[in-house]
Amino acid sequence: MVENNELRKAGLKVTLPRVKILQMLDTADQRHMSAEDVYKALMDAGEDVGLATVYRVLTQFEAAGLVVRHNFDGGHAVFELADGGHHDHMVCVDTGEVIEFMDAEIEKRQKEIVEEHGFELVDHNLVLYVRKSK
Amino acid sequence: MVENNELRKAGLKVTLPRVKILQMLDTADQRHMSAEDVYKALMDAGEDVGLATVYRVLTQFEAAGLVVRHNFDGGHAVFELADGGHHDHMVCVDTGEVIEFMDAEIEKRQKEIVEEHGFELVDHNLVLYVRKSK
DNA sequence: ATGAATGCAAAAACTTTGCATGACG
DNA sequence: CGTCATGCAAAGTTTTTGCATTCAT
Repeated sequence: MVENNELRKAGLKVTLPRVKILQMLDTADQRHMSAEDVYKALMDAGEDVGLATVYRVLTQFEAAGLVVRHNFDGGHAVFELADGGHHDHMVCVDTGEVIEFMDAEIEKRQKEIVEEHGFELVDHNLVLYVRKSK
Repeated sequence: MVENNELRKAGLKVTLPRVKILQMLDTADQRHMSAEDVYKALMDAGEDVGLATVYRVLTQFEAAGLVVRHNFDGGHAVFELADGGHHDHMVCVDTGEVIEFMDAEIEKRQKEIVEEHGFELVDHNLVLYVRKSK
């Protein structure tokens, strides 16, 4: 069971809720899920996990680098599995569809700009809101 | 009084709360203020405006294009006067300091990437989280 | 066994809304 | 004057927290 090692490597005790949540993030159709999404999906799957636990576990996963939290527009955060590589997001304002992309040039410029200002880049957040061109 | 014309041009009735809030956004030290920030600043200035009104007015201002709403990290939205030109933000994770910047190359690449995917760019949100380099 | 994790319910933080009163044009 | 805006308090959302119980090692 791959999930258990992931958890152990992250220094987290292997508990049923944690395993279930990690599996859910891995196997769900949507790659970007809110805490509520995960909670409902677990309920639908017959798993009995508290919403508070979902929030707590997702926050721990984030701290451990297992998932990434995004604050797209609209009150709630969404989480996605940290499948290795970094990428940014395109969100279709009509359909809500989320597309991932990565552009070396943008990444490079960000670093340069920050350094020109006497800082170092810790993290960044880029979301392009788009619409299907007709 | 410049503010009154701004309001009228935006199709908003010129009321005391609206004028005061617009002035506050214009004259406050911080360029990026949350609803709560604006509310407190008004209270400190002896102006008696309800918090609900601040929220309502800021939302109207956003719809009218007078201000821009940002969802930086951490639960609350911040508003900034839409002083014409577009720009992105750098936020210092240690001090909370906000620096504005604009990079033509990044802007151009965004457009290109979106078009390569068959979309058109509606809006975007770029925040660089930085730390003073030592 | 023992310390950490969970579930529940309560609270916290932020924002919106209903409704009676008051202000703008 | 009629209508729209405001203030207050109540309700809504999303997320966090306290505490007794349960679970993993």
